[in-house]
Amino acid sequence: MRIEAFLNQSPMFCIHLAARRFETLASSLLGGDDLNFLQALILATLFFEYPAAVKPSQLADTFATTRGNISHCISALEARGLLQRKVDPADARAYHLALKPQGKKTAVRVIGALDKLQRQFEDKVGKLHLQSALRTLRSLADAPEA
Amino acid sequence: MRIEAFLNQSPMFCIHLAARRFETLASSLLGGDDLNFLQALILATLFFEYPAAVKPSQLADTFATTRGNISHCISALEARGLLQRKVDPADARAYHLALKPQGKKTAVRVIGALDKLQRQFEDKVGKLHLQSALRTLRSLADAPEA
DNA sequence: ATTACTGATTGAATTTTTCAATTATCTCAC
DNA sequence: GTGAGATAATTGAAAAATTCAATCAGTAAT
Repeated sequence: MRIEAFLNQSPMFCIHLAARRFETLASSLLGGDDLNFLQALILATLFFEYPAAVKPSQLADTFATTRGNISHCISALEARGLLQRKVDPADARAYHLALKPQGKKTAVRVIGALDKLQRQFEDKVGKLHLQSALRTLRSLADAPEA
Repeated sequence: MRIEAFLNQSPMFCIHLAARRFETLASSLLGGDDLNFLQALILATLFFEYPAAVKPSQLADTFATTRGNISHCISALEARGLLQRKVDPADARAYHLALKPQGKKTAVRVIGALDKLQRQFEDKVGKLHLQSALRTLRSLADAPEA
C-alpha cells in the first residue's frame, strides 16, 4: 500500500488535514476582524444565546477547551470593547458575558462568514452529503471515550 | 436559533471540534513514543513509500504545512535516531529521507495505532458512514480555493 | 560566468493552549 | 454561624506547534 491509500482512509489524518485547511480559510474570513476561531465562536454564542446568560465555564465545555483558554480569549475580546463581564447576581464567583454594540456587529459578520462558508461547502459536495458527514463527525467527537 | 443548532450544522465548527478531540486521542495513542501527529505521519509515510525516495518538500505538500515546519520535525526525528537525511545524488540541495531500524519499529507502532483507531470509529458509526464522511471531507479539503 | 531560481535549513517570533497556583465565593454539615 | 471542602474564574508562566524571513548551497539557463 502507498501512503496515499493509507491516509485517505485514516479518520485522524483526513480530519487533521481538513481542520488545517479550514483554519487557513477561517483566518481569511475572520482576519478582517482580527479574531481567532475560538474568539469568533464566543461572539457567535453570545449573539445566539442572547438574552440568556452565558458563563465562561459553559463556553469551555461547549468548545472542549480549558477555562484558562476561555479566560484569555474573553480578556482579549473585552480589552477590544467587544463584550463585557458582569458579575452573576446569583453567584459572585461567576460572570455573565454580554456583547457590547461593537461586539454585536462583529458577531453578525462572523455568523455571516460561517454561513457563507457553509453554503460554499454545500454547493461543492451537496447539502445532504455535507450534513451526513457532519453528523458522523459529531457522533465520533461527542463520545471521545471509545 | 440557539447556538447548538448553529454549531451542529457549521462545517468549520464540527471539524474544529472533531480535530480537537482527536488530537487528545492521538496524544494518548502516540504519547508512548513521544511523537506529535506530524512526526507520526512522517514516519508512516517513509514506511509505506519505502524503498521510494521521499523528500522534505513532498512531505510539506502532502501535509499542507511549511517546509520550515517539516524541517523542524525531521530534525527532531533524526536527533532521536529514527531517520536519516541522505543527500539526493541527483540534486545536492535535496535530501532523501530514510527510516533507521528504530524508526521502522516506531512507524509500525504508529500505523497500528492509527489502524486501531480507525476500526474503533468504524465500529461506532459504521464503516460505510465513516468512509463516506471521509470522502466528503477530502473533497472539501482538497480544493481549498472555493 | 552571471543571473535567477529552487530545496532546504535556521532561529527568532508568534500564536495558541495548557498548567498550576491563587482568589473569591459558595455549600453544607455540624 | 463557623469551618472544611468544593467550585468559578483568573493569572502568568511555560510549553508546543507553526510561521516567517533570512540564508546557504546548488542548479539551470542564457
